[in-house]
Amino acid sequence: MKTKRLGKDSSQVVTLDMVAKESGVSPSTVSRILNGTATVSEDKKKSVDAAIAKLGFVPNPVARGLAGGRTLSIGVVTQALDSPFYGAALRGIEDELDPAGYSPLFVSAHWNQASEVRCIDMLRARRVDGLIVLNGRMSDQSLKSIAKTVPVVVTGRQLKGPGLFALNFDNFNGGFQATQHLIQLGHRRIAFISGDPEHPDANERFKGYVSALEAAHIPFNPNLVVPGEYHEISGLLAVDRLLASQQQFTAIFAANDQMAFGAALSLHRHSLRIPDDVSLMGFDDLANSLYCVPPLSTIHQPAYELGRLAAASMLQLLAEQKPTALMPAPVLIARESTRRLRV
Amino acid sequence: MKTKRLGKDSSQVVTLDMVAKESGVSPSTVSRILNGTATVSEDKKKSVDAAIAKLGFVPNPVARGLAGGRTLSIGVVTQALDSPFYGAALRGIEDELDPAGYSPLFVSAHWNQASEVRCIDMLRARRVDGLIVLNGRMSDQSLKSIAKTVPVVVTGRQLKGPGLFALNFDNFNGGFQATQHLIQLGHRRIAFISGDPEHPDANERFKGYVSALEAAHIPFNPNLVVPGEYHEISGLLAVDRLLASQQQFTAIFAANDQMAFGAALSLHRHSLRIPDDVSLMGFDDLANSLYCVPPLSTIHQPAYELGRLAAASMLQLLAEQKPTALMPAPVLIARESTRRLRV
DNA sequence: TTGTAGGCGTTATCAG
DNA sequence: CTGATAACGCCTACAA
Repeated sequence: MKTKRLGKDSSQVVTLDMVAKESGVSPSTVSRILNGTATVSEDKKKSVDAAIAKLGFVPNPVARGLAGGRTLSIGVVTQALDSPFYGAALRGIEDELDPAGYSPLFVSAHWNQASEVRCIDMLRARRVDGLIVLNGRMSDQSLKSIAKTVPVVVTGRQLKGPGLFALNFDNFNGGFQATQHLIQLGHRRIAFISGDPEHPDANERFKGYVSALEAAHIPFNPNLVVPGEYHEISGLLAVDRLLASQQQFTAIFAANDQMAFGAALSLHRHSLRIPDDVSLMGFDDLANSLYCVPPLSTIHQPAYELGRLAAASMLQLLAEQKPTALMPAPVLIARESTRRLRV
Repeated sequence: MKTKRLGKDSSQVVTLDMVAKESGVSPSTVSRILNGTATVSEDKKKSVDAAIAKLGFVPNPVARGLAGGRTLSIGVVTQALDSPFYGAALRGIEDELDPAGYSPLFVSAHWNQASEVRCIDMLRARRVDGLIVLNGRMSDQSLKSIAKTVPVVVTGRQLKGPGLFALNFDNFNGGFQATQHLIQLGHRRIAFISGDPEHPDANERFKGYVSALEAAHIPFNPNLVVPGEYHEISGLLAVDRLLASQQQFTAIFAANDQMAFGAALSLHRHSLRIPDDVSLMGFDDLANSLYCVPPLSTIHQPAYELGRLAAASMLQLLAEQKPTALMPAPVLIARESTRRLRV
């Protein structure tokens, strides 16, 4: 018996079988041509191509996924879709994946480990061919175990293993350079707004700060370190607190640009001018750091590049090649929020 | 013959069939329980639930998509993944879709009609259950035709039809309010940085500007209108040009916040203070407009809400209900970049 | 080189 | 209320 089961619409969905009929070959041959799985005689190939064009056939990825086990989709775990930093990375991933025929599946984990696990489960249930985890919270262990099933590219940590590749930015060096820049401008009382201690990169940046002070024989003053949480408001509050504490300082290094923005506003509210009264240094080089008033000096972190590299590495992993990508080194961007200390 | 075809890994993928065996019922019954397709006796349901829990079974969305025609995924066409404005909308979409079990599939069309068509084709090939198009460039006609096949929610235009729902923000009113605000502060020479004329909303904002001037009996001066393209740099360039033109003005209304940022930098470079020398008004209320120096007066456009409403409407469309969502009205946010004109 | 015949995991139809 | 059984559209091992 012939059970007719059309979709809700009677739109003409062209199937591989129809192409086969049209061109007078078997479905397998069509499939082989589509995937380059085997050599096919030139003339058959021609007629199949013609049929494909004529019918406007587009392979169904869903069916492909079921049959072949490849969905041509890559799961991307990000922490926040609308973060100014991750946004650029996502764009990089999309740009790199698209020409290869892969589609990214973005999900946000909201810096929450439990939610990250849920996201990954969901992505694996959807049978993604690979997983890119942007600055995840999971343990290295779980990541390694996941990599046994599906190729994984992670950022923000050092990690190696089969089917696993890590891309790490040198946050320590970035923190060092930022601090060194201020020191070279003559600053010695440099406040530091730390990032969320949950972020390993925040801690690295802090270490860079401490290390640069040491290298310049400037005693580390814990009272000049105020906690932040990577958001604008925390930067603002941090400076408020710093000012209230009566600690003397001539420069501030915020562990990321967003906090630097908040810091700038707090300084403004207290009638302190940047950079005349206080030099301000950020970290990340967000798109709009260029358009602050005054434009923010910062450490350039190549978010877009990071995305492209992560995706490219994933493609290599998928092709059973060893990824070789290397993160660009941190680059100091001296703009107008920092200046030589007036004596 | 038994063709053994495991995936690349031998990971224990639990299938619906296995659940059926484990609980001693037919696969159909398991399916029915999973989908609530039909009433199932209480005891069978119990044992199936137990089996599901025991085996840790998770239905395979790919197979579901093939068999049932529903992929539980919604295609979302955005113009730029990393736009500060769209980012919030995407988050809203994700937040709304997630509890319903749907996953968004984000693609960027880069404000390009051809690329938008490609994106939509790709999404339909992937058999998304619905399509959300954020400020698309396609013709109303094509959109309507697509809506015959798959439910569509669009933003940024007025449009109705079967399986089609539109969500539109009152840009005209926003432009009117912004201008009116400046007028009420005593400004009469108000420059306008227009947006990309390709964006219909940009034109609406401009009309609002003109209309507010008219309402206040202020003659419209075309020399005070400078073209922009919605990006920071174009705002900066626009003010440069304005200043060079020697036109007198005491306030600037930029058609979006990003251009206002650029404008602010240009003013700063020309040693003009905001709001003491020039009042500056934006449009959108981006997340970081609050952290400009000084904080930017602007028109609040509820991007996150927009995303939620679009997704909620899609869910309604999917449930064969008529969406009823209404966009919130524009709200003026007076911060510190605008002030009363000194006489 | 090509065709045939399952099979991927689920849902839907139909007959009990 | 339940269970066979046939799709869904494609891929692939096997046979020719």
